[in-house]
Amino acid sequence: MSRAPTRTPDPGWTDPECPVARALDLVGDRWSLLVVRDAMDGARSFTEFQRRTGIARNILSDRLRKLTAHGLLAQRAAPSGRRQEYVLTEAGHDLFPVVLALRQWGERHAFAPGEAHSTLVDRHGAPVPEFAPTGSDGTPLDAGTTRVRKIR
Amino acid sequence: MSRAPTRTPDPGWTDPECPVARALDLVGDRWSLLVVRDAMDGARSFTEFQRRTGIARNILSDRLRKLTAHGLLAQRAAPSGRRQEYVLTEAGHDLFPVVLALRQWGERHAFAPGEAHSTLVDRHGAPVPEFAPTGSDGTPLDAGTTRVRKIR
DNA sequence: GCATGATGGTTTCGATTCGCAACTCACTGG
DNA sequence: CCAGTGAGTTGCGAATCGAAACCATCATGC
Repeated sequence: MSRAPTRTPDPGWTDPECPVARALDLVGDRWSLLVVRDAMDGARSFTEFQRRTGIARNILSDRLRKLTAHGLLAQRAAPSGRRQEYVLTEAGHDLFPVVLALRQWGERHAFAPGEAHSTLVDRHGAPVPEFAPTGSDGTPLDAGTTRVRKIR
Repeated sequence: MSRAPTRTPDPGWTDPECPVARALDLVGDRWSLLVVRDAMDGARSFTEFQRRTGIARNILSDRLRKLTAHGLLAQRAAPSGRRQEYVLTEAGHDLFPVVLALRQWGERHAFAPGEAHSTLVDRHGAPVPEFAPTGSDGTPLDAGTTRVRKIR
């Protein structure tokens, strides 16, 4: 069975022409991005996801099923054993910028000054630098310097 | 009063030491980020948010209250008139990278090839370039080249 | 000065979703 | 053969959501 790309996965998007809204229809709940976060950090099995997130088992079951159905996770046989495991697809892996942006926003705005939190480091242990959008000329972009162009 | 430096929005975070989880506790639902998106695109009034998102009025009322309580939106008197309006605070404004990352992910993975969608352009009308994280040495970063360092 | 219509919500209430706990099923090590 | 673990499913009460109705405050038309 060929994996058809995306053939209207749901009967109706919240806002069909906005990519932000479509993305949120797929991962815009309390748990999906935490599952993706843990998958990026090495979680593979149902129990491991459950242990890391603390999510209720029936909800985890539902989220794993939905993320799989939407093509963010794939189920495959574990290499060293007969059990199944969940791995990120390319689309799931590609959520890295979203998770990183959320992480850095959280570090800046959801912790009291000096309050301890986990951080993201590169393979040498150095902190990941600030992740900020820039225009083609290198100037920083924000909501004031951009606008949404609606479809024609 | 007793407004301590810590906001303490809820009795307990989902995962207190993870900035991703704290960020999702604040904006990780289907609607909050769409409200922020529209605020970034110029929405100011209750009715305007309602018209753009299509959210139920009671839920919008709740989200505006929570976003305000968490310091992402502020209410102030409209300049031309005596009605109130909602504007992004610095923390809300600072969600721009999150919304942009979601937008670009949505464009790549939630639309069929060739399917029309709105896009983000700069003040000259040029499309915003790809927003991808890089390490301090300029190499691209992803989940494979980074890891979470837990707090000591 | 009173009907009419926005604006900015709140209330009501049925439907949906959540989350805890208990249960099942498959397999596995002793 | 039995205990234990992984991977879910089921049942059920509690919390949340959403559509529609309702309410209060202004502003305008007349």
